[in-house]
Amino acid sequence: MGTRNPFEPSEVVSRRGGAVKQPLSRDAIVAEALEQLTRDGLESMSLRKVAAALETGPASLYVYVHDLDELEALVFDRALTRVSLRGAKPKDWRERVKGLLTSYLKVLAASPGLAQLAFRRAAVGPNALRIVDALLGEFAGAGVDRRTAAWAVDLLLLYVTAQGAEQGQRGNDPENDQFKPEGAVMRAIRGVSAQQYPHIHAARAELVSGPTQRVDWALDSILNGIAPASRSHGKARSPETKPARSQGRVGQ
Amino acid sequence: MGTRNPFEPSEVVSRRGGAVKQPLSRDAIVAEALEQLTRDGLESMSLRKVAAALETGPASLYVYVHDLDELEALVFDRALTRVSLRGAKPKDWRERVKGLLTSYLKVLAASPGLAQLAFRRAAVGPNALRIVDALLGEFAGAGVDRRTAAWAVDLLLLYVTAQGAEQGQRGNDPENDQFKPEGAVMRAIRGVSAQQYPHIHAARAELVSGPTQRVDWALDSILNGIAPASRSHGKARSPETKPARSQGRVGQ
DNA sequence: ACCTGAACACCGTTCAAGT
DNA sequence: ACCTGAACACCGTTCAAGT
Repeated sequence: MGTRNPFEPSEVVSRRGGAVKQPLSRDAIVAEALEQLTRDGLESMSLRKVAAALETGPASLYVYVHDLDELEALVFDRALTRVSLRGAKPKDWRERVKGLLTSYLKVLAASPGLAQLAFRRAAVGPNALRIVDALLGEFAGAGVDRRTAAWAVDLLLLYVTAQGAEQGQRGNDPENDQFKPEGAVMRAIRGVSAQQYPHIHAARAELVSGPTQRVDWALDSILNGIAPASRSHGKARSPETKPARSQGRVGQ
Repeated sequence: MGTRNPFEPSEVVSRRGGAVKQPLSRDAIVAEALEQLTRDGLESMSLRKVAAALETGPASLYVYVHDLDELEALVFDRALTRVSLRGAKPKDWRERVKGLLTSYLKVLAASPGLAQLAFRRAAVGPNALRIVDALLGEFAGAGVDRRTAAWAVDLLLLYVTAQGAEQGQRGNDPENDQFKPEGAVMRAIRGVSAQQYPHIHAARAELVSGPTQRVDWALDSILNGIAPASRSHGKARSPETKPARSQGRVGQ
């Protein structure tokens, strides 16, 4: 076996003309798997259930998909189709970056466990690449040097994906309405003793407050740390004195 | 397996050398599970193997551990024991924060799949809380306001955990500073077409370079964006809710 | 040559029977 | 009352038999 690109479109689509039922295909398999993931969570997605839903035996899927790993990668990338790369385009490039990342986060949070796939086997499909490319383009357009841009995109995507993994934990079950995603964390933090963890105790309210604002704040902070101040054309900001750089290493 | 001779001494030499069999306990179970995780990865850790290693049936573990979920949470927190909370203490609080986070990252990267446990069920054990408390303490000592500190700790931990999840994948050698040549990510990025993904193509070298420097840069950037280094020693400015430059909402 | 039912080697969890 | 072997309901993957 040489190196195989799982994202290469497969030519195998239909067998036999008449379609009484959906013909088995890679696309149908991935679509069904994503639907199961979105509906019931990562743990409820399985090759066997996909096969059953498509009315075949589990062995049949291996013609179209090499592995569960490969299926997961394909599912992840297919979900990224929902990320809007070209939505409203604000003037400020920072806002465009934030808009893209926010859309990405929304997609991750919508399907419980989806973000975890990003941390399993390397899932770098065409849609992920499109997102990375778009982000790099924004930084390049803003005049950020290549290495800073590359590392910034890495940082931003890792943070948002992690946030998505935390937000996309199970909790979509109508039966389990009481066990909200943040439930356990919140309870643990609220119940912390002032003696053992004085700083957590003091900040317990802030630690569990507004996830949405928090992400917004985080993205602003990161962007601010990476490319401080700005000569974003259009709005001239009052010039701060040369923004404090961290010590040397940052480069260029 | 065969029948057990009741007259045979129940002490058994462990596979790893001279140790005597420990009586079944929650601690022994968690220790064995963590050992399996560290040795063979997340997927190779199982309740049944833990039971086998401890020479019981799988049902016996349920006396000490409610669930696989609970075991995973316990394993994660036990691993955090290895994070050095009191090591060398640099003068600069930023360096102390970075030191702590770097130690955390090293622990995550050492056990493949360990970081993924952080994104499963909420794992907020005593050791995790100790780390959070220490970080909050550093920010408090630096004069950063409580909410900023709380959100900053959240941001930093999520980023580092995500990085740990990526580094703790199979095929990534923590000793090696470069991603392995045969790594899927690297192959995907290296092989990207200039027409489809121009910015990735242009930055392909930077995208796969030096993970260690990258983390260092990321932590500096985040800290810089959160609490810009003060020119005059002693006073750290804390940002407002939103850094000044963000204007307006992102359309969708 | 293609497809797939059945088999294989695992899982986590439960339960009734044995001590 | 405690413990646990065996059973149950699932997995992913392989393979030989059937078409």
